[in-house]
Amino acid sequence: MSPSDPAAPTITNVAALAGVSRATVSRAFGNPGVLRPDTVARVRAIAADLGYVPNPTAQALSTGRHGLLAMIVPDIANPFFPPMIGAAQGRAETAGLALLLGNTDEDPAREHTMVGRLTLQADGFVLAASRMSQRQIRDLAARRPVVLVNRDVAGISRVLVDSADGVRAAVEHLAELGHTRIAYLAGPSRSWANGQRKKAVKRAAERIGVEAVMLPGQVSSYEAGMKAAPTLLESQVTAAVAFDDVLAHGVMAGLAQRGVSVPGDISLVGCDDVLQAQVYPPLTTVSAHAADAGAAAVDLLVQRLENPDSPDRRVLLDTSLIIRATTAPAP
Amino acid sequence: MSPSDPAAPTITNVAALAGVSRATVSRAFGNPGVLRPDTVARVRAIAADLGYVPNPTAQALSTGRHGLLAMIVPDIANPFFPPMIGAAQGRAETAGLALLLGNTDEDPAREHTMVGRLTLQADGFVLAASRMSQRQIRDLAARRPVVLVNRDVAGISRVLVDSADGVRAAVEHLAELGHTRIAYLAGPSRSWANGQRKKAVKRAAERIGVEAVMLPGQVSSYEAGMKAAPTLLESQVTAAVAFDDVLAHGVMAGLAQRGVSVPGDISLVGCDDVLQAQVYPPLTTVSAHAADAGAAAVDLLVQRLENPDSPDRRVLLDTSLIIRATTAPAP
DNA sequence: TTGTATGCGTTATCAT
DNA sequence: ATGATAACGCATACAA
Repeated sequence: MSPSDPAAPTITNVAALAGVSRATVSRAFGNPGVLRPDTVARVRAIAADLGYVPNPTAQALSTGRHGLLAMIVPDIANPFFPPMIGAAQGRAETAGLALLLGNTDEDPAREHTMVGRLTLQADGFVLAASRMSQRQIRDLAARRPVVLVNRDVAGISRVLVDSADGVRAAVEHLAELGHTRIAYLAGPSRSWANGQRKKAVKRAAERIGVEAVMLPGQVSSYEAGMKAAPTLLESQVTAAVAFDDVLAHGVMAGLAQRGVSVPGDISLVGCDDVLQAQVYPPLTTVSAHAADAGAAAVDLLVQRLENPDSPDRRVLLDTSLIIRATTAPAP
Repeated sequence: MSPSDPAAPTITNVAALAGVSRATVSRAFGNPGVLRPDTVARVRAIAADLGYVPNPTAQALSTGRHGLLAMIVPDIANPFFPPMIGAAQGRAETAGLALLLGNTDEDPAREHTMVGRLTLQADGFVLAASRMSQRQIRDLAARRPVVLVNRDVAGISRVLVDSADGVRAAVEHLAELGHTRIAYLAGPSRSWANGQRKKAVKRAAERIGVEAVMLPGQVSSYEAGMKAAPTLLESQVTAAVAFDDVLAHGVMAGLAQRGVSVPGDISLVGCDDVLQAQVYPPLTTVSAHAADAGAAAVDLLVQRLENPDSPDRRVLLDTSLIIRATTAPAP
């Protein structure tokens, strides 16, 4: 049975040594206000040199609060997520919470299973770019506080990296450079960001009066980008906006292989700014704020945990175009 | 008090509906062998349509097993770690375990605190590139199973990405290209990998009869690499091995800013192979196997969890040189 | 201000 | 093969 932990002191040990009841020890930590200051001090002192730490599991069983947040991402290998995860973990830590991390490989079923597996242990969920159905998300939200990142479901708190502005600016930028036929290279079809970016390209193109051609896509990876290069060439465009930097980067490589120069022959814009200026040529891209998004999501969640009937919020993080070296006048 | 979870069915509900005792329900899940097959079936059926799931917290309190693994990394933003984390989470999931993730920002104190915070909730720890003292690590290992990644402490299970071979090959490769004075650009001083690589460069240089100059370093980042470029130039070498790809990449940028050509003027070798061929020019580097390391670490941990007195193991993952485009004959 | 008693959901020991 | 029952460590009504 019982503790895998060799001799972890419990509330009972402390109580005995301090000559008080277990309830008093409990209060010395959880509700010191009701105790006489000197009892609090004495109990804590004894607890300290005994090395006593309240057992979170027992607390959880009693209070229903586990001190655990779960964060689910579709692909931790995508450089968009690590900064977000890091920031989220940091904020959680500040709030005294630990972070459970789940990676779904873009698989909605796996995500659903994982969420089920964790519902009884996590106090709340951050679902990043969730691929689950609205229904599944709502079901979860009925049982635990949920904050979405880059997924827009009414009635549920969410933080959205709003790339509309940035993408529009990108299209305008390309138009000003004389491009009249611009492609959008899609990412994962279930991705909210993909939908938003696609639409933004389409709209901006319409408004400005340039032609937009939508190229299909499934995953975001360097390899996928390389493979997309021929398709892009066939589409006869002189410029393209890619779903994200990783994809854009792959495309650049694929184009280079075929002797096509960027930005000489084709201009390219990425999204998310995860590569900074770290590739050559430095990629023109639409900024994101992945870390901010992660932090904001956890803050929202913590707030909701502290005040269960605080209303759901929809926070938008805006973006802008960062012009570097992969865009140039149309040939 | 009690469950934050609205109406989660418990073992008691199932027992009542099935007309059996709670003990029987428990056994239907945890020890079905001792029950009559038809009772197992009946109980499970009822549990299923009630939506009953055993409460892990209660299980943990009773058995001491939480179903949680903790993984601590120094810097999740470093591309070396995400694949490792992803693999670790995957293996854990397969074993029915969830993963707690901690990011320490290379801060030993923060790591220690975090570990303390989690000892009572996690069944075991994977400490990746731990910055804690041997003593602290041993203390933890006395309370919970621990597996180290890229940290070599006797008596504690560890998986080491052994870059000695790869680095030696790199130095030989450079020597063959005619380089006679080679720099090693250090990374974090507390990093085991850094120590190993430094030593490997030194030894290989000695053996081959070329000169090795050790350049100081603290952190591994693109920016740090850029800043290291002048130092590298002053050192009068024609080739360098950098602590990792991120650093090497920064150096390339810094060199480029100063009009120094890679590999024309200076040859450069990275470590870890996290950039694949994704930068220009593609980086010659020493392979690592971050994902394998993460998977192996979790496997070791799981094994140890299942058989508490299995001996500690020291698994070595070997590396090799991947020649791409940043190395060339000495000018 | 502090103590007593009970419950949280499960596993495990001991009966039957 | 199954049932009673006592832990597991803590929080909280209720008493005092």
